[in-house]
Amino acid sequence: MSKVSLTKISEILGMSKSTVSKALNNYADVSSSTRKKVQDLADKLNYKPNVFAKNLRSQESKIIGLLMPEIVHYFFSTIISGVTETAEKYGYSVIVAQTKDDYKSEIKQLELLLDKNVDGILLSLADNTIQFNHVKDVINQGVPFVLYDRISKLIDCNKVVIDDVKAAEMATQHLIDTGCKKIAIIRNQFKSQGTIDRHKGYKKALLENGIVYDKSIDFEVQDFSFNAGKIVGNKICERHKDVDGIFAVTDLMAIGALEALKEHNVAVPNQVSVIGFSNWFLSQITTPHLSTVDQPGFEIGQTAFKLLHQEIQNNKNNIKEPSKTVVIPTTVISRESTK
Amino acid sequence: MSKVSLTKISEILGMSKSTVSKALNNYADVSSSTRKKVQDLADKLNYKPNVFAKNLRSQESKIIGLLMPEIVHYFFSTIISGVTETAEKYGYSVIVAQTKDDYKSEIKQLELLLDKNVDGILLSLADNTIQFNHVKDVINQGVPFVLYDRISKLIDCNKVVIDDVKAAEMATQHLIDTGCKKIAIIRNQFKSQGTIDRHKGYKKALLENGIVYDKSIDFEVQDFSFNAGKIVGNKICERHKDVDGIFAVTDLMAIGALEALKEHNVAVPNQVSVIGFSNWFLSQITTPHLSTVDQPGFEIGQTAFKLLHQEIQNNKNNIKEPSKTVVIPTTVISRESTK
DNA sequence: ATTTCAACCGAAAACGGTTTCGTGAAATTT
DNA sequence: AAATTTCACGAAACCGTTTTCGGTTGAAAT
Repeated sequence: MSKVSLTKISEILGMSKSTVSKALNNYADVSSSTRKKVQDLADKLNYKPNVFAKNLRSQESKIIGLLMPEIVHYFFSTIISGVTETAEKYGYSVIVAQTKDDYKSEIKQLELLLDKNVDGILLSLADNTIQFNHVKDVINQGVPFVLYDRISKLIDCNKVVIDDVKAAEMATQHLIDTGCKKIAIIRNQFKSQGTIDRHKGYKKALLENGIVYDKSIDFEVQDFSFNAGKIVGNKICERHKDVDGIFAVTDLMAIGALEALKEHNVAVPNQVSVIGFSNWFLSQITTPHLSTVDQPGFEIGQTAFKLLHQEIQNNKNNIKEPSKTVVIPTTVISRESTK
Repeated sequence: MSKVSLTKISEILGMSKSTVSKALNNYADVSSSTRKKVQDLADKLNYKPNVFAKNLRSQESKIIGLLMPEIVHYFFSTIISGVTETAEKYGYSVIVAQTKDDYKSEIKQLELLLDKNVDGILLSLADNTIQFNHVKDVINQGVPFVLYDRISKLIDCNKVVIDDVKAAEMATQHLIDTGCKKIAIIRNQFKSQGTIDRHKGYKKALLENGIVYDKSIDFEVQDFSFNAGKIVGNKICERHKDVDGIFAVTDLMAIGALEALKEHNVAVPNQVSVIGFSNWFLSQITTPHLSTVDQPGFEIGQTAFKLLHQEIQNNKNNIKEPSKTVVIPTTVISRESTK
């Protein structure tokens, strides 16, 4: 059961391990006859090169780290899927970890990934991360690094994002196009760039259509939860009967609002239209099915890995490229909650 | 920017690298004065031992592989969360990969994990895996290995499961307790052990309550999808009006059925009660909220890692323990879809 | 018969640690 | 004072590869 090593093969065949190594790695300076002998024996003994030794020699692990705020989350799990599938094609494996949306944990998880000597790191920032020395340190160490989705403009590195402003604008425009005149927004506090930009897009669409922004129906909640959306939904039913459209910056809050509307017997979309954001799986199976903005996690993950891989290659070849930001397009998905 | 190595420190301090290594690893045979000198310099230079070298020496990576049918899946993402969080406490990282429920892919992914020399593997079998030589090979190679959730009795190794028979029995019993007399089941084909056992539990509960099993309302579908559940729901509404309870072996199918009932204006739970299985996140936010059986993914992942870790320790100490199967308890969660 | 030049192979260093074992000096025991 | 033990350290092997740099052949060219 003991592993067969290069040295063992060389001893059996009575040649040096250099030759054996070269034979297996298709070097030119080994005769075809010895090459065959080596390869035959290697096959017979089911030889697998020891990856620890290779790693030590090459100083690379062919493993990358993928760090995210929350694993149990539809969008982020699609990210995992996109990253792992793409990484596999390039011969990389992916270590996954979560920060639980906590700044301190983010620091710790980055540290752990560095300790494993990963070849690169993909990060989506925790919600309460407002200082970035920990990630700047990583970047300055020369570790290939890409931010995705929850990024910061204060960090200079490659990034993959969606255009939140435009996406939110399209969502709001969709409500307007379907006849809404009084559109409420349900959003988080202005901490993450995503929320800020989606709010911007909302206001932009209103402005472009000559609808005045009404602060009293701009609802700020403490978290992205179902309940938060439901509470706002209730408020709208009770105190803002003129509202005929709701844009929630996450599907979950939209569904919470949907629930509140249902409980108040408000018809969707006839009396009030609702649109969410992200196209979570569950938006397909609510009643009514939720209109939303598709936020393509798989593609974001895929692109993030490709960017990281490019950076890894550049690093090897001592090429310095300026940072770039790739914007993944989003589309409005019109379902039953808007007409 | 060049990494500081043990050798470099030893050169600076004018001592051998053995001494430096021992000083840092708290060996007894090094004086406290030199220990301090070494540690101070190591701190100052921000020395981090090269993990590749350590791996090579120790022949372990402190990384495990976590393989599952599908990453974008509520239950399995909770597994990832449970495994990574627990692994971290023990100093391990987790490589995540998916088989897409495909036998061939399962073989390939196992191979990839072995190529990375992971210290152990957690696997949940693909749906169409009916031959197990590929996993037996892994086990015979001495790689610590634990099956979770989708297991097979034909493989001798540590396992973490729920008691599907009992859980399904409890779900069915819950329907009976709430007044159902004619209970349909929506299930997959008899391929996975999970489906087989849940069906057993269903029949067991019927038997124990003196309800005759009716084959005409035992609905076999091709996949676990929302649509499959909806199609069956439609059939029930159209051709089996006497049915007053539905047990679906997954939440998704239950929600599909719910949708069909709604479209036929059948009141839930007054006319028909519905219970699902797994307690996916979305079961909390359907209308009506879905009763279901909690399948605690986090705990399953946590336990699976602990079992694997035990096996890794045993391996190191040349201890052989007989395989054991840990059963994680499940509970019925009663919500609005049953009364 | 000597030089030239491929073609082929091997010695050895390198990657960066850990660990065994030996050794000299100092401290302790007879 | 001699024998023994303890203490502190270093040399070197080891983990299993890759890769550079010569060196040895034999054949072809001079």
